[in-house]
Amino acid sequence: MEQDCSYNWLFARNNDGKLILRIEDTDQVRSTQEATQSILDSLTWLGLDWDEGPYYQSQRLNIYQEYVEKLLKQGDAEYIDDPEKGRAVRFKIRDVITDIDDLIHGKIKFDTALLEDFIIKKGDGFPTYNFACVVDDGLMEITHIIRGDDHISNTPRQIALYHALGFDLPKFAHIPMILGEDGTRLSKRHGATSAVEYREKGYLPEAIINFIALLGWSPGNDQEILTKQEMIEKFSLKRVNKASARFDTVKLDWMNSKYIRELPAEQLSAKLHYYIQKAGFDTTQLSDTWLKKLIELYKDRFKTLSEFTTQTSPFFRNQIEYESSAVEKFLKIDGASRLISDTYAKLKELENFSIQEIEDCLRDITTQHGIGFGKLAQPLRVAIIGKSASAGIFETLELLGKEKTLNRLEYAMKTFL
RNA sequence: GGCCCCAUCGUCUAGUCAGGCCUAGGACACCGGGUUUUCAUCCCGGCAACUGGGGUUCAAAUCCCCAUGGGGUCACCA
Repeated sequence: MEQDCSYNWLFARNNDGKLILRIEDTDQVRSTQEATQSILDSLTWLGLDWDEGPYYQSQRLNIYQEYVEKLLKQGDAEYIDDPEKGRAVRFKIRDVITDIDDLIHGKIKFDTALLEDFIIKKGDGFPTYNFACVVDDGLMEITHIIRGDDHISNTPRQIALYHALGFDLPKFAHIPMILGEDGTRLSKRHGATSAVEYREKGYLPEAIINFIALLGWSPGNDQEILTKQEMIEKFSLKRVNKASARFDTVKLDWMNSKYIRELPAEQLSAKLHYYIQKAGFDTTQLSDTWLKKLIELYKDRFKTLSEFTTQTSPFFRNQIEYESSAVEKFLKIDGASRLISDTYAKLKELENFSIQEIEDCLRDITTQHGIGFGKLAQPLRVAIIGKSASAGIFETLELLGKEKTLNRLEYAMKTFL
C-alpha cells in the first residue's frame, strides 16, 4: 500500500500531474476511523503529499446511486433480493472487449465469456469497490491508475463498467507487489506494514521511501541512495519491474543506518527525543550539548533510532548490567585489580576530565605498567559500560563524567576484583 | 481447480523492448584482509545467478513454444 502510494506520488510529481487522495471506505465493518487515520498519518510521515482530497466514498453515496439508476435504466443492471442482506443491484456483463493495455505488462487478454455478473450496490446501500472506484475515476477524470498487480483480475470488470457508464478509459499500470521475507503476500495478511509502525521501530521516512522505491524500480544505473528529488526526476513506469520483490529487512536496516549517518546531530537529536522518552531515560540533568556529543559519538553505530537507546543506555542509567563473559575475560584476570585501582586513583586527580586530559592520563598509566593500550582500555571499558564493545574510551569517559566513572570503577572493584 | 501475472547471485537489481559490447555489472548479506584501544564505521579482496527442455539464428540471459516453479484472483472485502 505504501508502495502503491509512493509510485503514484513519484509518477504524479515526475509528470507535473495531480494526485488525488481517495479513501475507499465502503465496507461499513472494516472501514474504521483508526484505519483511515493510520493511512493519513503514514502518508504525512512519509512526506507523500496530495493535491486534492481526501475524498471519502462513504460520503458520496448519492453520486453512486445516480449511476446505479443509470445502469438500471439502460438495462445493464438488475435488482436482486436476499431475505437477509436486503435488495442489492447486480451489473450484467455484456460482450465487450475487456483486454487491458497495461503500461507495465503490455496487452493482457481476457475472455469476457468467463466474467460473471457482479454486485455493484450492496444490500446496505453502499457501493462495492469495483463500482465506486470506476464512478469516481470517471468523474474525477483520472488519467492513470497505478496499483498492485493483484488488481489485474478485476480490471476487466471495471473496464466493462467504464463502457457501460460511458467513461473514457484511463491508463492502467499494474506494479508488482511486495512479498514478505518468506515470499508470501505482505499487505493484507501480515497486516503490519503501515508506515507508522516503521516510525515506531526507528526508521527514517527517507530510508523507507528510498528502500520501497527500489523494490520494483531502479533508476537504471548503480545508484542506491537517492533523494526524493532524484527519485522524482528519474522515475519512469518504463523502468518498473514485472516481478514481485521480497521485503528484506537487513537491507532496509543498512539503508536506514546510511541515512542516520548523513543526518546532522542537531536533527538526529530532535528525532531521537521520542525514543529516549520511550526508553524511560531521565534526561532532566542532561544538557543539549552533552546529548549532541553522545549522538555524534554513536552516530554510525546504530541502524535504527530505537537501537540508539539500547546501545547508550549505560550513559543514562545509574545501574548498569554487566555482561558476564566480558567480566570474565577482562576483569577477572591477573593484574586487573591493581590496574583498575591505579586508574581510579589517577582519574580522581584530574581537574577538567576532558578528552585530552583523560587520554594523557590513560596513556601514562599504560607506559608505567609497561602494557599495550588495549590491556587497559578493555578492562576499563567493561568496568564502566559493562560490555566489551563501545565507542572510543576517552570520549566515553568524558561523556559519562567524572562522578559516574569513579562510581562505576568503585563498584566494579568491589564486585568483581 | 479455472483464469491471470511472473521467472538473472541467498535477497534487491543492471542487462531483455531495438540478439553480438555479458569470460553477466552493482548493492545488501556472507567470508577473508587492512586501519583501530574494543565494537561499529571506513578501505581492499573473495564467494555467488541467466529454472529446465526444445526451437529460430552465423550468434540468445535477450526472440518463440512447452514444461516446471512462484505469486495473484475467483465475495453483497477492498
